[in-house]
Amino acid sequence: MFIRTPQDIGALLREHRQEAGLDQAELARRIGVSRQWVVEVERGKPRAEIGLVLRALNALGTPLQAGLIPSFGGVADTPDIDIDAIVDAARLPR
Amino acid sequence: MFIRTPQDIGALLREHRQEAGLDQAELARRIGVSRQWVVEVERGKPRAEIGLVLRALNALGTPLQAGLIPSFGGVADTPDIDIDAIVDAARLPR
DNA sequence: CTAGTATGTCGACGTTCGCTTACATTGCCA
DNA sequence: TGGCAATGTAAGCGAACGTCGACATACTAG
Repeated sequence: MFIRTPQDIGALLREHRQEAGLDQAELARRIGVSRQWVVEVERGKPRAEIGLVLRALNALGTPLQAGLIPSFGGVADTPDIDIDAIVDAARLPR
Repeated sequence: MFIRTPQDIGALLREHRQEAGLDQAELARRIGVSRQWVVEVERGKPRAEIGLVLRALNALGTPLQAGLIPSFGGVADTPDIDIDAIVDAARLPR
């Protein structure tokens, strides 16, 4: 699974949380954040703090690996992203 | 490379930026953030927005992969973290 | 019907973000 | 020697963060 957007983070978090048999309150307690934070991040909040997100992932035993994975035949380069479009989409209302 | 802390993010970002032959200003322009932001994130700012970080990684063609890697026999779980201590350390002075 | 659990939402609050602008430092090169 | 690019730092500002506490909804027992 590749992580490219805050929505990916949210889905990943929720998925692993449920696999671990935890509810949002319990996960929040273990991470050291409020339950609200878990709710919002799972819904894909784009402005959550990276530090807290990393803590959440670690707490769930979900390591994040960066860089190309060798056993991954294809070229994994992101060819031509339209940054501006992404920016606008991420920036606007919500 | 595994990403567990904001410092890891910073190191990764800087490494890939330099490999791409970009200076901070140019990367910032491509991501759509200020040069200041790049400076701080590369230094490991723990409270950077996850959305911007993801955009930066994507802009550098550095995919982020989640999940256990099979060839990783051991449990990657962080056994018994003292969350409160971590919170305090991360929260306080800076 | 009542009680309990899990999830999502709201308003208020103090803190911090990321931005702009400006200045300092370092290294390179003409 | 001076100019120039790249990097790091600082102050000030509006906007958003994450927290607390309370409330609402849906679902599941009992």
